[in-house]
Amino acid sequence: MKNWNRNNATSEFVRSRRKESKMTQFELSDLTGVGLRFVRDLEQGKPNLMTDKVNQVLLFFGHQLTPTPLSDETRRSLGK
Amino acid sequence: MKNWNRNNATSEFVRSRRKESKMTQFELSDLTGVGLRFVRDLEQGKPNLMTDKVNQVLLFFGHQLTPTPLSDETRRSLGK
DNA sequence: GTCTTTTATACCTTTATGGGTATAATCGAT
DNA sequence: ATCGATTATACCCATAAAGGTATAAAAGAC
Repeated sequence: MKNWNRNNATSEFVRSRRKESKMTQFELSDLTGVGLRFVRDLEQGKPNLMTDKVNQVLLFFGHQLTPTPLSDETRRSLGK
Repeated sequence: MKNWNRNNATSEFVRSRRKESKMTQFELSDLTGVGLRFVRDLEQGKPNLMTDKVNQVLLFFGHQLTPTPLSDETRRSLGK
């Protein structure tokens, strides 16, 4: 059904930060201005997301998307 | 006309890496499998891009998009 | 300077994201 | 165990991204 990957850097980051802040998905969507559906998709690891929407959420936690070297972990999971 | 920002982390990263590799935009699009138009938009700093397409290009350079703390530089340009 | 290559901008079409809503499923507190 | 809140999945629609093509501008070689 859904072959999304919840265990990617961005999904895990948002989920953990949100929980640390004791917020619900709804509250996060409300505070960041993105749709609730987007927060869900983001945390569930939907592959195709718009960078500015992701950044809209990350900004709330003082972060943003930037290019970083592949971790050995990631490289392994990609078979590179 | 275009109020895009060429001077963002991702655009600059791709542009510099591509030039270091002495590749044309066409070659990069060809090797990464994304459209030539996308490489252009990416390097020109189009605000809304799909994360998987960006990653498709970054992967070629051994990188990927991940959440990183806002730099003072970025924070200043955002007025945060 | 000219000519060629590369890059930038503009228009059009197809496709899929984001958003909304509704419904299940899961988790928590009691 | 029940009941409420939170999270997950499924549907539809409007909008915009990605791609293609064509043209203009810029950069390089000569």
